This record gives sequence, C-alpha cells and structure tokens, in this order.
Amino acid sequence: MPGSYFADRLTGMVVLSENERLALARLEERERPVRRGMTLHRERDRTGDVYILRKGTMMSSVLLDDGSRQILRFHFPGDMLATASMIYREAPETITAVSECIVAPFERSAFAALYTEHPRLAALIMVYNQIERAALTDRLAALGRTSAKARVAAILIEMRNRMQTEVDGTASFVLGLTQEEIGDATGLTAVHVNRMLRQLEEEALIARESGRISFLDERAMLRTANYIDRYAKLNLDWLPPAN
Amino acid sequence: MPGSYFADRLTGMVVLSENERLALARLEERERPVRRGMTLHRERDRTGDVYILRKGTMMSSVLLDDGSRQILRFHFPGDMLATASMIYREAPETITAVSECIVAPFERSAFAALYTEHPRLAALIMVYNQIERAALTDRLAALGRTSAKARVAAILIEMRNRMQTEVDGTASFVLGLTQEEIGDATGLTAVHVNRMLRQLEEEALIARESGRISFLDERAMLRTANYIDRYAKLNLDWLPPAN
DNA sequence: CGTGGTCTTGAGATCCTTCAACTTTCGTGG
DNA sequence: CCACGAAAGTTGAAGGATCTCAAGACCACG
Repeated sequence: MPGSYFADRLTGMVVLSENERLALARLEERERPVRRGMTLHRERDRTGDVYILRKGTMMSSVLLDDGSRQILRFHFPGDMLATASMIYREAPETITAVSECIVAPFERSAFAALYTEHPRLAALIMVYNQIERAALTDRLAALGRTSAKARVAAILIEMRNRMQTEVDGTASFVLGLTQEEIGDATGLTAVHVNRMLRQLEEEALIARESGRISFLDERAMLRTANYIDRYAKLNLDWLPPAN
Repeated sequence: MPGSYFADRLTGMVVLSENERLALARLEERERPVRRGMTLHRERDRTGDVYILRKGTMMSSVLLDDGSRQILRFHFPGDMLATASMIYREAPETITAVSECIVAPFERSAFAALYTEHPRLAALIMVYNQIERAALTDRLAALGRTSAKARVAAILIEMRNRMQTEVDGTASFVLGLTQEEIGDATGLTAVHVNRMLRQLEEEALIARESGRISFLDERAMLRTANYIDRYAKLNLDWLPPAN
C-alpha cells in the first residue's frame, strides 16, 4: 500500500520531487473498503475526512425535494473525494460507491501542513480543482443545450475514457451503471435513457450485450456527444518550484 | 485604486494579515475598463491574464456547434475571472461584460510567488474555488431536475443576492439581463422565459416594471427555486497560519 | 422457483420549442 | 429633440421531445 494514487494522477502533469511524493503518500496511509451502494456521507451530514479513491467507481449526487436525484459527477481511482468537506460544515453532496471501492481517508487539517510546506502541491491541487470545474461546466452545457441522445452518448464516452479500461483488443467495456443512474446523471428518465440507448444501437454507433458496451463508430460518438478531453492541453509553466 | 476587491471577498471568511492584504493588492495594481458586450477572451483563444472583477457584471459562456449558447456563470465584483487561464493553453469559455465593467488584470505567473509566500492565501483561493464548484453543482441540479419556472426563479434570486443591491427601501433591483440571456443561462428559449416571468408575475411572486424586478413573496420564491446560499456555513478551522 | 430489481415497449399527456407576427423600448444620428 | 431602425419583449398556434403510467420480459439471487 505504499505510494499515492493522487500522485499518480498528477504525474501526467509534472514530475514530482521525492519530498512531494512522500507528503502525498502520507495522506493515503490508511485504507477503507466501501461496499457497492454504500455512502461515504450523505447530504447535510456533518463533514469529516477527505478521501482519495484508490479502487472502484463512486458518484456524488444531490436529492431535490420532489425526491428526484441529480448525479453530479463520477469519480475514478486517483480522484480526490469530498473536497467540499474542506470548506463546509455540512456536506453539499452525497457520495456513493457505484462498485466495490477502496478509499484512503485523511483529515482535512492535513492540508494546512501541505499548503505551508509544499507550495507546488498546493498549486497542483488547484490545477486539479480547475480541471474538475471545466468538466462540470461541460456537463452543465450538455444538460442545458443538448439532446437526450447527445447526453447519453457523452456519459458513455466519459465512463469509457475515465475507467481503467484495459484495452482487451476490442473497444468494449463494462458500464456498471443502471439506466436509472444514467438518467439521474443526464437529467432524463430511465425509460427515455433506454430509448436513447436503443437508438444509438440502431444507428450502429454502439453495440450492447449484458452490460458490455462497444463503440462501433468512435468518430460518430464523439461528434454526437460534443466531447472535450479536459485533461489535455494544460499549461503549467507558472508553477512554483518543487520542495 | 488601493486595496483589493478579491481581498474584500475573502474578508467575510477570515481576517487577513497586513502582508496578505498587500500581496493581494499587488495583483490588482492595474485596471482596465470593459465595455458592455465586449469580451475578455473567447473560447479557444490563447489564454493570457487572470482578472479580478472590480465593477459591473460579467458572464462566462460556451457556444455549442449548433450555434446555441450556454451561460455557465455570472460574475460580480470581487470575483476572480478566467481562472481556467491558470491551467489551460486555450480558454474553455468566453467571458463577456453584461454591463459596463472594470477589471484588474494580472499575469498567471503571479500565483507562483503567492503560493510560495502566502500559503494561507493559497488555501483561501482553494476555498473560493470550492464555493464556485458548489454553485456550479447547484445549477447542474437545477438544469437536470427542475422545471422551467424554478430555473428562472433561481436566476432571479442569484442575481439579486449577488449584485451589490443597495437596499433602497423596497426589495427591487435592476436585473440587467435580456430574456435571451436568462434563457441561455437556464437552458430555455427566450420565448419560454417570457412566459415563465409572466407566470411568476401572475402568481404574485414578483412584479416587473421596465427592467426592475421586485420580489413580492420572498418565501415562495426561495421555495420554488430550491435556493441554497453557498457562501454560508463555511468551516475554515484547518487553514494554515497567516504570513 | 419465487421475488425483486432492471430492462423493454407502447400509448397518451405534458412541457417546452419553433415559427411568426406584432408591440414596445432603446440607442443613435440628424 | 425628434425620428428612425434595431433590439428586446409579447403573444398565439402548432409541433416535437421527453415524461408518465402501465404492463410484460428478463435476470440474479436467495
């Protein structure tokens, strides 16, 4: 269990110093399993730890008072979870395990030392936050201005790209979401999600069999979904020196 | 022109040290007017400065390839603008002046020194980002799961609360948005925005006269809009010491 | 083999959009 | 200061996208 999954996420951006690696590894010393369907915390719970996701897929969501749910974001290994715990007394979102997961919890007070002793890591956390912000605005634009079919296609692409999808020859992957969950993420009903999946299938953009999805026409998928990779085209020239 | 509008924004959260004030004030040494309708930059432009908004209202938006526009967020005095410039080579959003504005531009490289010398300010910038993130997720939930009327009501409340609304006896304020802009922010057509405004008026929740809006039934507005104040209930106990 | 959850499909209802015309407001130049 | 044109707002009617309700099929699991 040595090493830091969050560090691995940052490694695509810069080369970390030994000191920085150590500081991040210290955040992830403890581990905790989370069973499928279980929550890290619910909306309005008193906030506590922050987490790094080490294994599995999680999601954050909110409940509206008519009982409907909006899924805000899916989380994948290396992601920092419950970042709102850093600043709010009450959690603004519910965080739930979509599959069997392992998280590394740490106290928010750990950030004080991190920010003082490792300015570049502090800056990288901001970079990470900005990427998440960009991804959220993409979803905002999708919900506000694109068709149901485009939104469903976008979710499929996001899930495939962000899962640790071992390329096993074909471009197929196990989605691991119910159509209800896809609906809650895209602002649609499960019934309509079903119809949109069928339509994508009939147009030969995807194929489905027992939870597995394959992209038959990658280009057409990207086109209908308006997809933008927010982890690309970064510019981090300005970062402070490592420590 | 001394002082920092961004610092004023943070002042509600913590007491800044003299050093911190100075560091922030240095960011805002220059000023630049932006005429109504003009842009700071457009999507896909090469990124440049970051800005603090000193006066006026601005908005960030994206264009989809069918020509429709989604307004992502409105910005008010004290807000930090174009934060994506910190990390991307190309701007992911267009930033436009909704009214006559004044901004204070500074180079993104200024963050290097800020993060090294003022860890607590670095942490506060993260706090600021988290608040913005929470506001974005609220809008996401609104677009995905609430009715047109609720979304329009939510925009009205947000604009009133965040504008420097001098309380002139009544609870009325000048919206300063076209119905088209409200539509682009809520994911609706201008026509339907018009009908929703009318409906809010008929139900005696608001009154309108030549661009001025008054809330007649504050409670009912908050209820239909699902409004949550994301600047409240913060918990910043863990912040590193001032410098 | 039941049982509950998920998926699938149809039919009708609803919300929102589109299109089109008209009115009002606003900004600008004469 | 007025006149004009453009932008913004208003309203009706019809169409389309998505939802709701309902029922049946499939599947995994005890």
